Amino acid sequence: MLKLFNTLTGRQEVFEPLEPSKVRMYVCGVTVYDYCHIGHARSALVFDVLRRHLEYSGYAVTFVKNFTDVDDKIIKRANEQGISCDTVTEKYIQAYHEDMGKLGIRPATVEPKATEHIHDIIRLTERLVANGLAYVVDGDVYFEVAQYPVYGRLSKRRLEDLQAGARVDVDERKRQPMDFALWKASKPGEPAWQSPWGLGRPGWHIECSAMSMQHLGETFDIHGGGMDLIFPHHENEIAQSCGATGREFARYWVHNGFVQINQEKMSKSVGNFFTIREIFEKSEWSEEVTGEILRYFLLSTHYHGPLDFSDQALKEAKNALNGFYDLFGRLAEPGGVVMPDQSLSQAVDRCRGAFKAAMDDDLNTPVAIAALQGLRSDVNKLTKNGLSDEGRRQVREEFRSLGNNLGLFQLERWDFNVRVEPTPAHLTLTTFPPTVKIEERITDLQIENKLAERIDAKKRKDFKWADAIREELKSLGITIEDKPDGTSRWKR
RNA sequence: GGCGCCGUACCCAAGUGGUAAGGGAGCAGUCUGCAAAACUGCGAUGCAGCGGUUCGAACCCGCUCGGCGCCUCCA
Repeated sequence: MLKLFNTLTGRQEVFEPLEPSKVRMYVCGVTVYDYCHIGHARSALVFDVLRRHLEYSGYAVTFVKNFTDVDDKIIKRANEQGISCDTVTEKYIQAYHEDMGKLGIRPATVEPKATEHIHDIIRLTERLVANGLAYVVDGDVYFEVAQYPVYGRLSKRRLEDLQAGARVDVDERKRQPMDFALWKASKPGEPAWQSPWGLGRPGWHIECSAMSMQHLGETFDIHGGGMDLIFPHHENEIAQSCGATGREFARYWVHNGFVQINQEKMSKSVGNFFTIREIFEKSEWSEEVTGEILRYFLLSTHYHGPLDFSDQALKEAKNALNGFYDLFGRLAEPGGVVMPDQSLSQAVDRCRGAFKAAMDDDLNTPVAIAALQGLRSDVNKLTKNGLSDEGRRQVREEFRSLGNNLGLFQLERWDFNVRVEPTPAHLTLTTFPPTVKIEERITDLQIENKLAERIDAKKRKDFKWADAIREELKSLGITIEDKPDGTSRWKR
């Protein structure tokens, strides 16, 4: 039984979809005028995980996430670079898919673009005009907030309070400062579509109302986005949608907290933001590993709270993951013990129960991760007595299956721990005199050969030689672990 | 001015009335030729501070201090 914190009611509620075993959710995507930063990644990830958990819980999920591809910032960017808006939006939509793909974020069921829904937007705007909730001025159409009595329900703001502190530019043509544009008459050179009010383009808020209703129906289950969208964006969506249909819009409103740098919100004006691709480029780890580190980091805090981003935090995430992949490596080795692993299946059951309970508790990923750590610890203890091959396989499968809810633990052990640019490998092949230097990364075969040589040395009790080999490999980023049976394992 | 969030050990982080999960780092020990990994042990009589309610509070109430967000585009 999933409970979610609903911003609309200000408390946690049991989630019950409109239709049994079906969930329809809409999440505000991004405006495609620049590369995504780590904050966008968090939001995308939170809802990716929510979707995965719903699916794991047996729901068929229709997940819609939009691209805002008509907007002032896009026009500005296009003008600056002397290219078309389409060129700008196509570039950043592709970049979005690349970046989020690296983070293991699955594409939504439908990813509509505002420009593909102009017709729906116009129709919705017409309905609002017809209902007396919107008015037309010089080719612009505005939503009249004063005509919508429950405005402020989501953000818990009263109209008077808003006006008292309003910093909105006073537009003489608006009846009230808080009225917002549904349709804007376009200036020359701007993208424009024919409408009943002349040539123009949609306002920002109306597109999400139009697209969500088009793909999910007038009333649907979950609407998500970053906390900063609560006001005015989501407040306006509710006003537009309910105002047009007279029916309930989204039933559960879920908002994620910010990624911060030194306790401050990341923002372009402060200049304290990191793009996703920048993080991947700077990472010393391979793309897949970096993606997993980022996911682990982003999910190590509850989605509702703030999250401080730093190099150290990333390192800690890597360290924590090491423990898991070390275990997976050991699980992959043959066990040889044939006995019922009763305590093992008990540990697995315990973890599964705790994991599910944590995820059901408003997507409490830190506690869910703690459950996985608990299993890790249990299994480590049990492997001391030896586990059957079947038991090992089952445990690895369980980690993979539960981890899939978070997008973790899908890599093979050998893919983990791979560094992006290993220190230039000057491997000295001492077995074949004269000395041969190899300028590239050491291969698995070379490592295996070195390992064989070292085991040989150990058998001869030539520990000096054995240590020298270990040191040599270590300098190449290879760590050796000796097993009790005299053989060794290694990792990069 | 209005609305709201946060302050838990060296670090990260759960916990919203019943006596402080988990991880990382550190230290000590077991194992090991030595390491590494794993395991075991150690670490907040206390949850920003002060008062109050209660048999009982990190959790509820009040005040104070400190940090942040939104009210304009923003994940």
